[in-house]
Amino acid sequence: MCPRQERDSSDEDLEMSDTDEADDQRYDPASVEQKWQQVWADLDPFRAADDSPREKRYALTMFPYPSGDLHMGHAEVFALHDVAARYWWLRGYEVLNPMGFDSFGLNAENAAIRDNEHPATFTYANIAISTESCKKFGTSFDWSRTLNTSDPEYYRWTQWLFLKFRERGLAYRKESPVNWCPVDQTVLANEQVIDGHCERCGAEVTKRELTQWYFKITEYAQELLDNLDVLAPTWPDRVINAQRNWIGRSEGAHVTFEVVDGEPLTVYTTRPDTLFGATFMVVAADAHLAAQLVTDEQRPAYDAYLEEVRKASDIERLSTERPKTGVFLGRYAVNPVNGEQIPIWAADYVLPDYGTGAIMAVPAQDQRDWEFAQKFDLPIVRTVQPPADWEGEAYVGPGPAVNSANDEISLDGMEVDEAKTAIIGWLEQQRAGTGAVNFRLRDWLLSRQRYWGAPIPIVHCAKCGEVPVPEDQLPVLLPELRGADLTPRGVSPLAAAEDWVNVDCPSCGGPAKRDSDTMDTFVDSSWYFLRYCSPHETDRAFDTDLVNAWGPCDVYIGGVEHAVLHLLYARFFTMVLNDMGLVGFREPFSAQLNQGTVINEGAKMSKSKGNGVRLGEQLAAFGVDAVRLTLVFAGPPEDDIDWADMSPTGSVRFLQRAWRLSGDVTSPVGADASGGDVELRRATAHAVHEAGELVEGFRFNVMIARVMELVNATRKAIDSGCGPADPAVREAAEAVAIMLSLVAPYTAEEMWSRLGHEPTVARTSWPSVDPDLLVESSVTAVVQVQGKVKARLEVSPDIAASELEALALAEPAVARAIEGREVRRVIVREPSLVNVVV
RNA sequence: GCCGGGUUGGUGGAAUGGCAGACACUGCGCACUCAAAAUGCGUUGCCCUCACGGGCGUGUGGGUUCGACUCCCACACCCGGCACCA
Repeated sequence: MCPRQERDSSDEDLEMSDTDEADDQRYDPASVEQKWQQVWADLDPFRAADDSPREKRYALTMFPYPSGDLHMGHAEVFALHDVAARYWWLRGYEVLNPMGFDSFGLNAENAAIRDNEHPATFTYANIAISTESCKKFGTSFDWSRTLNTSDPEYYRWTQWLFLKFRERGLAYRKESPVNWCPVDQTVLANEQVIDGHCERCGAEVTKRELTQWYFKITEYAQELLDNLDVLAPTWPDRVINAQRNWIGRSEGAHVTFEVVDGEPLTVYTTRPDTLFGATFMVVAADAHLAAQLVTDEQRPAYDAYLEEVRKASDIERLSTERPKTGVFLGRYAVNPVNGEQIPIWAADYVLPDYGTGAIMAVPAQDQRDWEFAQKFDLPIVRTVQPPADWEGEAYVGPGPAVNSANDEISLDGMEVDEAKTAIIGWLEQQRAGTGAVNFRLRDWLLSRQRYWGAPIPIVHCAKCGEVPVPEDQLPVLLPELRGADLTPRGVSPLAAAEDWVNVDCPSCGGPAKRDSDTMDTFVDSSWYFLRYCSPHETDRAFDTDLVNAWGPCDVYIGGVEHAVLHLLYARFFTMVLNDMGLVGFREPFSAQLNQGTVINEGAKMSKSKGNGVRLGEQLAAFGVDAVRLTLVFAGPPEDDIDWADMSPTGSVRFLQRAWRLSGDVTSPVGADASGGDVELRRATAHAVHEAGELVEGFRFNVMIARVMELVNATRKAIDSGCGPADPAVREAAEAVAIMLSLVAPYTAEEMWSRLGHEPTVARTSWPSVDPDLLVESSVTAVVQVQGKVKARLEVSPDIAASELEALALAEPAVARAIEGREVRRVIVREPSLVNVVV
């Protein structure tokens, strides 16, 4: 009979009623949660001290948009994030772990229009609810540093940063065709257009010619790309890859073609080696260049074509299946290598805002040009020799150059790379071209024609032009508008607020108008992690010394949907702020982790599918700790979690099992474990050691498995081993409580208290490990024959190779397996393996 | 089309050159119970065998190695990024 059963039955016999006995074997999450929330509120254990002598760590989670209460997705990120943050506290770091809200944006604005309210009403109500839920969820955020991007104290500095960027020439206005969402009635950045649809509302995006504000992110394209190599080891592959593809660097050349009776035309090409095969030119139909080049004779045809192009949606235009269209502009360019006059066409397969908006067409080596040449009967000259069995059209593979010589230079016979170098050299010599690099990345369009955002702090004066609002007049506060005032009309609602928009020019004092656009909310979120370091600063955006003390963020956890948007913008901001001397580093996030999505029954949760899982219901049913544990134990953090495959009841069971250990310990607080049961002490030491390494590698699910193993080992020790009084049992139970506090703070706190300690377990220390206990007294050696396991031996870890070999060969199973065969070789990897080759 | 990642039991997942399936979930069996719940114990990759034991097995096909889930080559499928970007 095991000791535990004895104890339980005697307790019951003596004094306990049925309910008391039940209380002793399980705890009620709801009442425990309430109790500890109060204790934590009083102790405030996670307030980050700027002046702490401890080494600093910065744990950051992408701050949420306050669209309502928290959902399963938030729960997952917070649970994962909390493991790292709490671990660092236990390892003796001073941890900055702030939380705030990305509280400008269209959701609140649309809700305000619907309910005839002010967006702030909706926003701040949701912030209050979410904050409360966050606290109940047991997160270790430092709420003394919270911020909302819609607070004037915050957006004042968003505006200030805009002005600083403008001073440096990094914020500018230009007129160009922009992405327009007809439903949200606002322009969109390229990053917000997904397959021709609005990222937010799904409407088909159209083009409009508008004057808009841009950030010159392209100036940093090369560094944004280069630094990805440095970040690659600590950032997820898919984010690195997505950013590389988005930046889209290519190498080639600019080549200038003289134009008969016109200004010279420069094109960008990645294949300058094929220049001898350029048989015509194509200019983007909707580029100003095309309108300049077209001859009077061809103008009617061009105008008609342009009309057609403008009507086509982006969706149509993006299709590669679409037949080529175009119109001859009536003008000829001169190919610099052979002096041939080649026609200049306009077409919509050339984009106005990439490269120079014009190309040299080499149909023999480019499929698009091939199709165009076929359709309009233009000549095709091969300049790369395709393989003998080539049956395709344009040939883009490797091969020797042909038909590529003039009096001064011959590329014939050269392979592609060699030919590129040679022709660029020649072009540079002739001053007809130069090697060039191009990026797919475009400048960041930041103006939005909506209300609920930070107003752009510029005044437009007929006399003085663009005038920045003087810094001492910041913030430019939003006018009080609500309900129907906010209805989208194609211009910003701010433009209609007469009292607000009409101002005296700060420069000349004459009548002027405020810029009525607001900033993209991605501007707000590009610097919030810096503000957290000194959130109450009133005379500057942030304290540079504190930013440098805390930053860069040691880990940034969030959704992969921000792989190119927010993460690229925040990197750009940091580089600019570093150039301004305001930040001491160039990359804001040293390590990054993307959590997966919580789905249900194989599909994304949605109202229409009716497969939504409500966080509140799960928490009520299983308790906060069990839900957190389930989310963290489900698998690697970056994998999706199908809630239907999970077992929160299994988590409840485990937590109760762990908690029960704390009630079984009978040795006093502070009992010296050194004389305790060695086997259990080894198990504890291993679990603690491995759990630490696993947390550092973000392998939280495996860390929990190690804690489960320790709970199982401790249970066994109590019931059928050394018994509950052995100090090793206390040591193990305390280690379980501490490690469990990373995931299940309430259960851990209960355990810690029942083990006789004062709160809080979250601010005690990670258990120390005696290295001697990590050394095994014996190991299991595996004996293989032909790589197949035939026997296992318990041997000393420092066994000699010869001894191990002799023991292995003496095994009956081994002898049987090699019987009648010649032993050719014996591989010995003492102390764990012997492989006999026959 | 180009770039990146992946594919392991009934399920989620462990193992990154040395015992495949840790830890869980589910299922099955047992104990406790009048019964159920809860809890505990055992068992749970597939096939052959009463059993002892043996064979097979990490998407597919090859290769390297004494030894491969792990490294290399090719292919299939799934997921993600880019895409008329010259």
